[in-house]
Amino acid sequence: MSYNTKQKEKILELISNSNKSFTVKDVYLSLNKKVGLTTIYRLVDKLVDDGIISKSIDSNNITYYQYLGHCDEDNHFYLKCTNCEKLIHIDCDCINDLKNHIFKEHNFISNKDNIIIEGLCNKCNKEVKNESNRT
Amino acid sequence: MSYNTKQKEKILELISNSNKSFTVKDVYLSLNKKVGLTTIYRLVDKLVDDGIISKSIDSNNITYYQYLGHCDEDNHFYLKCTNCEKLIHIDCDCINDLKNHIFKEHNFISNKDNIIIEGLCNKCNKEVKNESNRT
DNA sequence: CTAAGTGCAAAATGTTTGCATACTT
DNA sequence: AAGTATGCAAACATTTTGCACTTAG
Repeated sequence: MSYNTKQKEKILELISNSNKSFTVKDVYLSLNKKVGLTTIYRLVDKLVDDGIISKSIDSNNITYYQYLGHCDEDNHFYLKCTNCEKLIHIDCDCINDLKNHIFKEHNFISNKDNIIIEGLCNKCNKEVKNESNRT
Repeated sequence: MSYNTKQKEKILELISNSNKSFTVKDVYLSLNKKVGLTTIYRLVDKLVDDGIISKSIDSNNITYYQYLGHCDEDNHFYLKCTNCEKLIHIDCDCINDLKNHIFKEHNFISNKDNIIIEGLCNKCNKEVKNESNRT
């Protein structure tokens, strides 16, 4: 099975309390190198396999992880702000409406339960607007 | 500016004619090592920056690219079959409906023009069904 | 002729593995 | 006591960089 350890606890506490994406190095440094890199890699890999966190890579080849948690609701999806990096959880049937439409009209089954839509959150959108007004 | 070369042509022809995801190594081998790895890395990086192809990473740390092309339509989005790897282009207002809803009801601007929804295409779905019927 | 692109070899980086030790149950 | 987890150092794979050379405009 699986044992509970101080290391796992520390890592999980850290990442589950952040709604921003993070790197393995981030975790390593945030924990003041008290937990080995190898351990972080191993746990993070497992969490990705379990669907608890997502994994992505940017154009500079930096691998980012994002804590999602488990979503039990079938109308759950995520909004990810590309500016402040925040992940927003949404429970709304609008995503089911889309899935149904895609199934009926486009013959495609959207079975992934972690749809992430990127864009700008309200706060960041306002900031961007204000900045462009200052011309 | 930018020069046209045989190498770029070869790479572009190869990847733009595939609707499946690929690795740098795939391209290298498909071109029979006639084009250097470095060149492929450089072009592919540029294409990602230009939004022509997308980049992702799987749990085994393999980096995949996917040719998207440029979508001029504002109601364009993609369906990606996780079984056969095919990318399907869709032009349908259903995605605008969702974006509008998200903006009005959830105060979030979905400005990303390459929304990719994963799932099973019609063909693969039928195959999966047939397999599970054989019990 | 100049600017841009190529590809090798070397360097750098990120990630995984083997193994002895330590911890959980 | 048995099974699992840890963390170091080494191994590994992938990606980037420096540089001499080639090619496109």
